[in-house]
Amino acid sequence: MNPTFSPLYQQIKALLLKSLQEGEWMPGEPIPSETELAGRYGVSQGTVRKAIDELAAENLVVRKQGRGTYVSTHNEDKSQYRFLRLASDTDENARPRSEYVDVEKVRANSVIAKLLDINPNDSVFVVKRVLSFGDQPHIYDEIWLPGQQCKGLSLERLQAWNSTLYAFLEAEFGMRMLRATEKIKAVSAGTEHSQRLQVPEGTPLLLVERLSMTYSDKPVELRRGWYLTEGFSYRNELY
Amino acid sequence: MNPTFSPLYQQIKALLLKSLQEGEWMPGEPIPSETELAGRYGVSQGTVRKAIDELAAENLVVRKQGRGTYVSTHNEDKSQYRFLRLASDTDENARPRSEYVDVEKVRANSVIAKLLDINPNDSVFVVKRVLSFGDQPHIYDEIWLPGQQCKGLSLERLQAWNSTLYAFLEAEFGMRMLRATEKIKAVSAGTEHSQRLQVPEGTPLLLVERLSMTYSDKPVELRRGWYLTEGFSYRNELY
DNA sequence: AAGTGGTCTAGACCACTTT
DNA sequence: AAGTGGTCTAGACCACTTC
Repeated sequence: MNPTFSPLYQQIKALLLKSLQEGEWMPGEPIPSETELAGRYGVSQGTVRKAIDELAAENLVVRKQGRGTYVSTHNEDKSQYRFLRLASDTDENARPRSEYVDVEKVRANSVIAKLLDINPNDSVFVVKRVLSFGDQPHIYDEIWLPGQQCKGLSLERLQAWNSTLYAFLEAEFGMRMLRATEKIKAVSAGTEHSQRLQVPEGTPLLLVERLSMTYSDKPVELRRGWYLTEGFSYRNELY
Repeated sequence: MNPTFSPLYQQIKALLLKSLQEGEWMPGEPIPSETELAGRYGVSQGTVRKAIDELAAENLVVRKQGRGTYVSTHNEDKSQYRFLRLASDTDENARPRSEYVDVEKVRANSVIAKLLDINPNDSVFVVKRVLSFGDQPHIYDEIWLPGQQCKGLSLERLQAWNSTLYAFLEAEFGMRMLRATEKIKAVSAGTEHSQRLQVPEGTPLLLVERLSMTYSDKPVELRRGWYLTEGFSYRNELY
């Protein structure tokens, strides 16, 4: 059979992705109704539906019965900490408070550059922050962001922001984190991390390396987080 | 609206789940075709399809175009290490070798009993084993299994088995692990774990507590795994 | 050739939200 | 009342596997 064969609904999905990527519909906004899209693309409503089903399964859009289908955003209560897997062993719903410590603009070293798929020596921002539950710091994050896409990022702007970092990046720079991969290791707290998390040196910590991607799986954020797991744990679901 | 309302396809899904649970179709076997099921339940083929779609999304069944829909099994290459998230940083596809160390029948303490949803003092098997990649042990597991469901489990039988533990439990005792939750912490290797994993005491390890569930989210296995993450990492995907 | 799942359509009706 | 997504149907045809 034709080697370039692709089901109609996959082609529609690709067209929808293109429109999303190009910003035809912005995060938080509704996309056109299924019937309208069916008309636009000259296919049946059911085919559009199947395309949107997949986008919804990937969390790129959110369906709301009776209202419409909306472009996902990190700027909503429900998706506020969508990627945060550390939770209290006693209070599942506890939410952390963020304290930004430092923002620097530096040249990417070869490791960072390779992971972010940019050129070595390209400028990158390094953001350092601490997430606390109650009074206890539990996460120290170092976050690398491509300089190109975050012009004008500063400590002051982050400190003035009162929602999540991803909401900030989405609102200020149009960066949309759609999915991420994490690699987790166990490490001992060194001098710096023990201070950041206010624990003794040698305390076992999770080291969580996250690479976040936007459309077409393009990496746009690298993050290393040191997690203190006393009374807390990293949650995962297996299917 | 009727508070007990449930879409037809959800009702069909529930009926299919019931048949799966009751063993009408066994792991590895095909379930009846969509048209046959549609006839049996007196609904359209499309409605059966949507029910099966959900079962497939939850990995309870596997669709094979042109062949049929099969009950999932842990006894197949593709799903062999379905729940194992530790992977080498250099060779993603490396598979571990399992060495069973000990099998004991004991009384469940209150913690274990509560997690497994059984009565304290009910008998449980404790299985201890080491998973190695190459010559290096990387995982030491302690596994609790309800005694009721594993009558006749022994070290010898496990050592004689040459596939995964879940495949064994499925084949020998009809235990089907459908999904699991994991809670991960960072810990320091104590005397026992340092010996099991052949690393110095104090080496940072991941402690992975897994609770595996069968139909109706009934817990059937509790597992604590100590993971050595030198050259390896626990992988996760966020959406 | 026959049987399976996979795609696509068109139309009907339901449930929910907004006006 | 009108518009949206959600369900259900019936029928056609396609792609893949087995016989």
